Amino acid sequence: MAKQLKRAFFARDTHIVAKELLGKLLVRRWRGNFLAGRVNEVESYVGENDLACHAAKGRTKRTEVMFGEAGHAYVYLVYGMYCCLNVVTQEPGFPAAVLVRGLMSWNVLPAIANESGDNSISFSAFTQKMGEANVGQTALNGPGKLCRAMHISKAQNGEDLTISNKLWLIDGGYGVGRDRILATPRIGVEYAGKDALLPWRYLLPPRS
DNA sequence: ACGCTGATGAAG
DNA sequence: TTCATCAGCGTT
Repeated sequence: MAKQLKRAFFARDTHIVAKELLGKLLVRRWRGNFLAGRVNEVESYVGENDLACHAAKGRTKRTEVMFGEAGHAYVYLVYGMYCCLNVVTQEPGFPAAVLVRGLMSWNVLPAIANESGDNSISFSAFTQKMGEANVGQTALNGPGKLCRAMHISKAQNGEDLTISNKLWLIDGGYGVGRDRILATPRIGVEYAGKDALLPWRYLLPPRS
C-alpha cells in the first residue's frame, strides 16, 4: 500500500531527494476533493552558498522554515501574485529545499464519502482511484500554476508534509529509472551568477 | 518583450 | 521609511 513519505525520505542530500521526488504523488485535500498529480519537474536549492537559494540572504523571517526540520513545506509569494511550493530537505540548521515545478497526470477526485480523516484510509482509496484515472492526460507546468490549481498558499508555509492530511506526498509506485532523469540549469535565476548555470533542475522526459 | 503585483531585504 | 528586486505567468 502506498504510504505517506516520511521524515527520513526528506532528511537526505537535496539532490537525492529532488530526483527521488520525480514520479511521487503530490496530494492536496481541499473542500472535499483530492487534487493530485505525479511530480515530473523539480529544482534543488542548497544552502547559504547557493546564490540562487533564498537562504543566500541568511536566516530571515522568510527563510526560517528552510533552516528547520526536513519534510516541511516552504511556501513563498513570488512576483507579487504567485506562490511556489518547496519541500525542506537535509538536517536542521542547513537551509535547503526542493522546488516542485510541475506535475503530470493531474487529477481532481472527490474525497471518500465516509472519510474519517485518517490518511491511511485516504491513501488506499486515493491510489486506487488514481490507478483507475487516466494517467498522463493533464499536465500542470510551472510552480505558480501548480500552487494556484492546488490551492496552496502561504497558509501552508511550515506545514509538516509527513503528518499533514491536507497536503502530503506518497510513493505511488511509479518507477523512475535514474537514467531517464534530465538535468538542466534552474529557471529564472539569472541573477545568481555562476550558480545560475548549475544543472540542478531535474525532470522526466515527455511521455512517448 | 512587457506589465502585473506585493512581499522582501537592503539602504537610509 | 523608501527603494529595487523578484525561484511566474499571460498577453503583446
